[in-house]
Amino acid sequence: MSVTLADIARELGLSKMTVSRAINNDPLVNEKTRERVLAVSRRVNYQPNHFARALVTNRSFLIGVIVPDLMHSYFAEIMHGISGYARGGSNYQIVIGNSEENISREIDEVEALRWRTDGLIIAPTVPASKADVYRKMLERGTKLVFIDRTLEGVDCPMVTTDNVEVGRLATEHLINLGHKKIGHLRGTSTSTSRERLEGYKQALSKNDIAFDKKLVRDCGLMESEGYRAMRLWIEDGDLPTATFAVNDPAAIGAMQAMSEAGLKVGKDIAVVGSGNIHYGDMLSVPLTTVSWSRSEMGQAAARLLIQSIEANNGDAANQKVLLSPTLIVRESCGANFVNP
Amino acid sequence: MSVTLADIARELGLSKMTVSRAINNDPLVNEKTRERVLAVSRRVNYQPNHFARALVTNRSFLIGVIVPDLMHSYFAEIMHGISGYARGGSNYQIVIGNSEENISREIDEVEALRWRTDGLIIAPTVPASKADVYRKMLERGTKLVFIDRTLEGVDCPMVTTDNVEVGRLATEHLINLGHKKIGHLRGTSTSTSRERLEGYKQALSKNDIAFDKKLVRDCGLMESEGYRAMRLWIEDGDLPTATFAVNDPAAIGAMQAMSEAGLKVGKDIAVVGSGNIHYGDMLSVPLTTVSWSRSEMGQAAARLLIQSIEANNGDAANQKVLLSPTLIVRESCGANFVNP
DNA sequence: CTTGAAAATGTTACCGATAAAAATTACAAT
DNA sequence: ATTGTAATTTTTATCGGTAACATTTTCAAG
Repeated sequence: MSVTLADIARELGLSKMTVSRAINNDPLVNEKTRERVLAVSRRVNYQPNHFARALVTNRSFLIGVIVPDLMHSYFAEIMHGISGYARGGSNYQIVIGNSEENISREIDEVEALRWRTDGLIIAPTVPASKADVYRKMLERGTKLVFIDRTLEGVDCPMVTTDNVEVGRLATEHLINLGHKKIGHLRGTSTSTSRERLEGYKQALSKNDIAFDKKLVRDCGLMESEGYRAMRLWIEDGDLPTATFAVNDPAAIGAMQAMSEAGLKVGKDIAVVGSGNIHYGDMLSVPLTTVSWSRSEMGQAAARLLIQSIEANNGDAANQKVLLSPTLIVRESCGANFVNP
Repeated sequence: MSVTLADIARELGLSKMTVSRAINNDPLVNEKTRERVLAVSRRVNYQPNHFARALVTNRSFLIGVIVPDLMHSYFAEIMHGISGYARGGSNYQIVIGNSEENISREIDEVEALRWRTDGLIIAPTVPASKADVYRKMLERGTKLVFIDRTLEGVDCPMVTTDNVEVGRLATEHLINLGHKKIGHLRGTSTSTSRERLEGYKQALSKNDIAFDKKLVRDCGLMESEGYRAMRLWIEDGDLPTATFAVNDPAAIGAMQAMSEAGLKVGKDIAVVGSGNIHYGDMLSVPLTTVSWSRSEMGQAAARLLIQSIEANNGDAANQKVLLSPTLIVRESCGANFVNP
């Protein structure tokens, strides 16, 4: 079929081993020999067999990435950061898994990918009750990096943003605009959702606004859920004057429901999201949001994972990278100016 | 490290081979034996070593997908279709490659992935002059499926839409709205770009409008390029009353340039794109576009590739799947109604 | 010339599975 | 009991690399 080390060895009257060394830049081979080997290797377009190599070295140069929603530009941008870093220098390829915000799907994907990759980058959808799945994997030596979200009880490298701060920034901005009755569309059980809610509460209390649990409504992380949640709220009545949605898709879904009901976004109800979704600035009402660097997030995650894979010394410290979020004011919050 | 066939064999006093057969549902093993093997296998959580298996069978159950732009929702939706099909039934995982509309990047990715996958799904960015790269691969047995775009001179399974029709639908719609001076923002050398231009020309000629090459301006397939192209056009003056942009990102970039220059999209200049980008309906001026099913595209591509991989009879016919496009009228074209 | 250490190359074994061929067992028919 | 065939299992070889150890070559120093 295709050319193997043995073919090259035969042609040059060398042993497979010497050829292998020459190709892997092992200093133990004579410079002249290496050149002869490389010359032939190029001529016949030798391609090492990754499977054979992986079998003996137990290294595949594949990284698994498991995200909940490929269609959300947020994760696409993270993927882009990861694959950019993984390609540069170290030569890893990316295998993707899609959990679709579904717990058992996530675990299936993880189980499928951990055996054929050198390590996984995961944005965990699972609740803390499933933490031991990951804890056991770490004990058995699987390399993991969490991204976007954390998981209580699992100690591994991770890259996140300060989500309490995200909630605070969004809510305080609304407070500063004069709102008193501020709602929140709550996400799922992910750490991001919980922390953003926490930030929302902190901002209220810091500004002497009583927390009213009727103003926090269950939503989810997807656009369709934001739509449904706001539609329900409109039917129920007793609307707030402003809303902080757990993320941009939820915010956009909510805005859609408002428009359909004849409510003016930014005027009747102010809306702030988070994540800085692609095209958020070009929507019919440009979306005010909280932003942090997705590409940096992806790059950092790839860096931490590759570090951890290539660490020959036991395991390095479980580094945590925390990115700081900033507010991006557009029009959905009712502030009538556009960001430069 | 982890459990192997040999471990199970030893425990049961069987040979590796029998255990292997039991696990692979080979009818050659005794039913009772199989059950004993499976019981142990489950108890010790046996996971076959994919590398070893791939080495001997030459099958990895990995599919490579190479797209030009992961951040474009169009390709994200295609990916979703592919991975949905690949997971269901047959159990393939997806390795992604990103060409970024860059010719040598694409070839690098293809070279890197072909050896570690069972086949590739590619949206080719390369021009016809590079066709022999793919032709040679096919000759050597690499399984390929083209998606979204074709490549002249390469005969392999493919899934595309009728892009001449796309250009015709968009342009005729503008003609029907009364426009005579219709511009086109031309893409790159991809088949999609060429065919859409061809459709544009056909629509003009069918309606007795002379083709004016000054109305076709070089653009590209990315948002930034649409922006730049339209900005330049505005500077140069002699604007058309309507424009068909090669795809939605280009259209959106162009609309941005128009807004910045104080031109009203849909009023001063009508705009039609193609591809039906996510959130195209929620933009400040909802985008009129031509649409076809991305998920079907992805699913069909995965189906064709897996068929071709698993075909034991030589190679089946090189099936071509053609999806038909439909016009989606929103507001950027100046027609003052929104699609149901 | 030896000698000995360093440099270069070679040998053997193995990673964990499967293919192909060989061997054993089971069992019905004579 | 004997035979023959089908059913089941084992043996051996192999996929294409690399690790670990063994051997040969080179060449300066005595």
